[in-house]
Amino acid sequence: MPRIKASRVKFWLLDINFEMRLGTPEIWLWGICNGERVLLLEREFKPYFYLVISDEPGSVLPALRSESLKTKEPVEFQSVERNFFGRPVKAIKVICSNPETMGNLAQRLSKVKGIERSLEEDIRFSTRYVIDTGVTPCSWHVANVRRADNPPRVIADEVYSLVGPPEKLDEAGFPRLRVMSFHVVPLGGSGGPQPGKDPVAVISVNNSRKGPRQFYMGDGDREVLISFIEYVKGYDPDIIVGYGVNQGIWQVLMNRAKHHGLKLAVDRASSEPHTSLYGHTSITGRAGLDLLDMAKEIPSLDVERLDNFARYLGLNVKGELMDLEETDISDLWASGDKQLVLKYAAHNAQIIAEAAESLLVLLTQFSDLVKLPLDHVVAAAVGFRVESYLMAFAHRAGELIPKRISRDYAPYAGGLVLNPKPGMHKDIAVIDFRSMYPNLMIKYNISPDTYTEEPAKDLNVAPEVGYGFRKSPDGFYKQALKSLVAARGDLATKLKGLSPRTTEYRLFEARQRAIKIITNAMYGYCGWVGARWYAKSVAEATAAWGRSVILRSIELAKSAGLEVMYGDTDSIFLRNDPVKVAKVLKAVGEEIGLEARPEKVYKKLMFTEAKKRYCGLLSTGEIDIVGLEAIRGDWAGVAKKAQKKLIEIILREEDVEKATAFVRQCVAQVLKGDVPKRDLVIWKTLTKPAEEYEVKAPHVEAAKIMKEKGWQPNVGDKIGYIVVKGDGKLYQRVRPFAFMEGFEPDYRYYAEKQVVPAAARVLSIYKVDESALLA
DNA sequence: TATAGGCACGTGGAGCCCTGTCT
DNA sequence: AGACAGGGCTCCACGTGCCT
Repeated sequence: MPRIKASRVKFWLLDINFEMRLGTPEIWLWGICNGERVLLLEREFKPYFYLVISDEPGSVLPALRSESLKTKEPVEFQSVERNFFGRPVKAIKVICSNPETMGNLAQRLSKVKGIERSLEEDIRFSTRYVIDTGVTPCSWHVANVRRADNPPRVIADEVYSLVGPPEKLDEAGFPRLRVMSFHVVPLGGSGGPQPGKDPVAVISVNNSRKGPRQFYMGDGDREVLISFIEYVKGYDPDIIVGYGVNQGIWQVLMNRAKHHGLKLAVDRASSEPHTSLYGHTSITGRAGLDLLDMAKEIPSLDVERLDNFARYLGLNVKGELMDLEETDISDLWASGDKQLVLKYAAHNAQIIAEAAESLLVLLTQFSDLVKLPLDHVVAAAVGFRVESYLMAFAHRAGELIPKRISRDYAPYAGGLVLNPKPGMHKDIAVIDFRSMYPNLMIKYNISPDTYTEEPAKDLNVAPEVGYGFRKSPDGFYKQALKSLVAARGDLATKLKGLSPRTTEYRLFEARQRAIKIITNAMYGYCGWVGARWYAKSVAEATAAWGRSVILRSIELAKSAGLEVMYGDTDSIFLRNDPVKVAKVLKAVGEEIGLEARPEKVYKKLMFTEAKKRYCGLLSTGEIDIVGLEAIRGDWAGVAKKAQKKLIEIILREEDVEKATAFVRQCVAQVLKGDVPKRDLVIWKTLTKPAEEYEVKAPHVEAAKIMKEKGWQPNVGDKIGYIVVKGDGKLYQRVRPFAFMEGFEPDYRYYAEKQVVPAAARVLSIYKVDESALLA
């Protein structure tokens, strides 16, 4: 018998996974402890699920026991009391031994007479562990451990066995992490990357300590892969970060490795990267991140190219390198300009490393808040982050977690939008309700578990729709929202006492941002048919209360003597009479009980006939453009730039003639063809596979051409195309912008269908129409 | 492995009417 | 005179990206 020596360690949790090992499900906690990389093993934790019973436990247990005997698995039953959607229920907690067969067991046992339903068998085992123990990714813990007896073969400085669950510490910050970025240049011959068919020309890596390295092809790519694998082993990064790597690059590397009889052993458990939740590639023991997932969340990015993303983050981007198109890279390599390709790849890897650096604080705070491992929190969409938060919250509140089920889409009425008063206005104030929906949900206790169809006293009854919600006790959503709001309030207090330059300030600031995002997503989450806690009545009632709030605010503004020029969901636009506006704000606060704030003031504001489209000159001197073509990603640069400049002239100089002349000059220039090619590119997202479209559309046809050329446009990719001269419908006259050889842009189209309509949208309020601009 | 609904607007395509031409 | 092809027009569905 080995001597058992217990000790106490403090560690920061990087990754968590589960393995069946030696016949037992084992939770693996990958931690960082005094600069060492450690693995902590938990073998005592057992998977379980619930059976909600309609009878007394005694009457169902014998049948459950005899049914469970048919399986070889040892099963333990515990009678427990829980809540389900706020209603107290009796349940049997079924503790089993194998997470992989638990689903089948749950299905069998749920058929036993007296069982209403099974619950929580669909919670992943590692998630179960996080929920039950409070152990939290990207957070510090202390644990009692001893050296593991039969440690698995892994890359770690130490492997421990846990003695009891770790205890989470209330401590901010994170250890010094080893971050490695990489960029891969796969060769595609004449076409694009057929995953793994063609060799990998270059792999560039970068890290904060060792600096850049490059591995590139000589005769073949075998050495490239071997060097890459060796490099990863040598540096042993905690985080491996790429850009767009979940969309095929990992697959390319795997296929190339297989081709050469190699194992792409880049994780800490000498296995290979594998596809995991949320369509991301998981690397055991490390956090494998794809920053494209983050870029896709940023609405102001028209096209989620790395260079755009990097510029958004304020990084120093070398334009001459980043302007290279992916489609040209393999040609460049083939044609001999290898130095340029190497520089390009190196710069990409460097930019990715810098981007990771600047995002890491926010990402760790998100991970800590919603209790998803770092790699999952990056890959998961907003709805799943909210849900993860709620699942952990539910456990603490004794609420059973509903199953994920598929439901039919069920639309409901949302926010109220007023017709704007078209024309130019001076001195307009916008007041809006901060976080209106979450605050309404708190105020009226709107929650799936407080909703009742029975007539009762003490109900909040929603306007228009008439749904009733119990005033007490606090509903599940209200509890969750209040706890988020309170946490954010605490952080605000802490932030006041800190200098913005400190590490702590950056951490707390990121954390409050994460909390704000989750708080504001809660309403959308509850109306999402895929949500575990979906409740249409909740979403519908919240929106209805929102409409009544805005309508009442308009009345209050009118009775204060202020005309309402426009309004959208939670905002109203008024003449900026400070005394009267203050009066409105006060009345709104007192009568409605929600905080409204003056959001911004326009010196000049121009509405078109349309809702959600206007532009103005702010009191700060900035131009604000809302909804118009100039800020839309699916209009050509020529049109966007012309409209932007035109708006500047109108707002700053109020010179309609000058503006008109400017547009005419733009039109003439376009017709002459005196415009850079990139300003002719129109970008549109491919939202489904090209074959599934019901109508012929330009960007879909462009995607098909790319496919013919060997490139694989993915669903979600932005397709850039140029309209070219020729006959027929528009969709017959488009080319992907990278494949323009032999085609000439249709400048007439750009003048008539892009620049002129965009300009006329603004100028039409001055009675300048399209024909006047084309003349 | 989709947070919500409201809205504008370009494009394609179906359907209708009109008109000119052929039988 | 009637049949019919084809052009022009209207209207609507589809599709996308924006706003809050």
